[in-house]
Amino acid sequence: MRNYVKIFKALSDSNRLRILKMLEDCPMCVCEIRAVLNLANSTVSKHLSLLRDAGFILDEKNGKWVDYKLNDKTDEPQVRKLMKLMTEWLNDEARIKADKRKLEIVDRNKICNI
Amino acid sequence: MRNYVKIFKALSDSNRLRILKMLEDCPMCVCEIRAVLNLANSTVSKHLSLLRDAGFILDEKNGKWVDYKLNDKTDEPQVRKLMKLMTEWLNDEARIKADKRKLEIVDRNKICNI
DNA sequence: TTTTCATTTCGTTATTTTACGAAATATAAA
DNA sequence: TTTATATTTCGTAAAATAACGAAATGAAAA
Repeated sequence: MRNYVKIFKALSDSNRLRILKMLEDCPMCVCEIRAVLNLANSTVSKHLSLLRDAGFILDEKNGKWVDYKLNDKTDEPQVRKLMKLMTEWLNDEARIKADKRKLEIVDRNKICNI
Repeated sequence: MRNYVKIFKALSDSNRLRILKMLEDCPMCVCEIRAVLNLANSTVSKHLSLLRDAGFILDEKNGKWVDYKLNDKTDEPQVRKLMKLMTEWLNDEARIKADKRKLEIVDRNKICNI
């Protein structure tokens, strides 16, 4: 039961939904997400750890950066089902489309040194 | 986007999940739910209005009582998909099974006058 | 090694959520 | 109509959540 609540809580915040939808396109580091969402690094980091604890994403060290990506191969059936639904949902939302456009321009080498 | 957040928020509380799982078995009034969950009537009422505003349940006046029931025929695809998943989920949880057993004993004519 | 910089953790504040009891509302029963 | 009772609304208190900046951490570059 607690796990279900954790999973649904992870999805019940608009910034976390925006993060998940962006990660459908490509892995991202904290500062790239920060640049799109206009939040503090520490806030983004907190959102990411919530999504990771719920099972939706994985992190992977890549040199200076930590890349976050969707946990596509999770063996938690609830998370897998919900992730599949999420790929079909929110695609027509103006906010989500704008995020994905902005994401294409963001270059971690230019925006990270803040 | 706001609607998605509302829908997931509705599902991200253990008492509301317990209510939804009980309503899979039969419609219930506030005081029956109150008797199973051991919450104040006003608290149950608030949970129910959240679930209703998110689209998961409907209310129907029946004499003295207001019966709440699942909104099975909703035309909101997200709600319908999630409700379908919920019928498959949580069925083995001890808490949920205990609620359903307790629910069978509860008689609104005996417990409501509080 | 020292410096740089991406990320996380910590402490704090503001907001939201959950819970309660009391009062208000509405309907059935007397 | 009056009384009884099921439900909702209101006001409030406690707990959880989301946000920030500053400090700590850790790995790459100099």
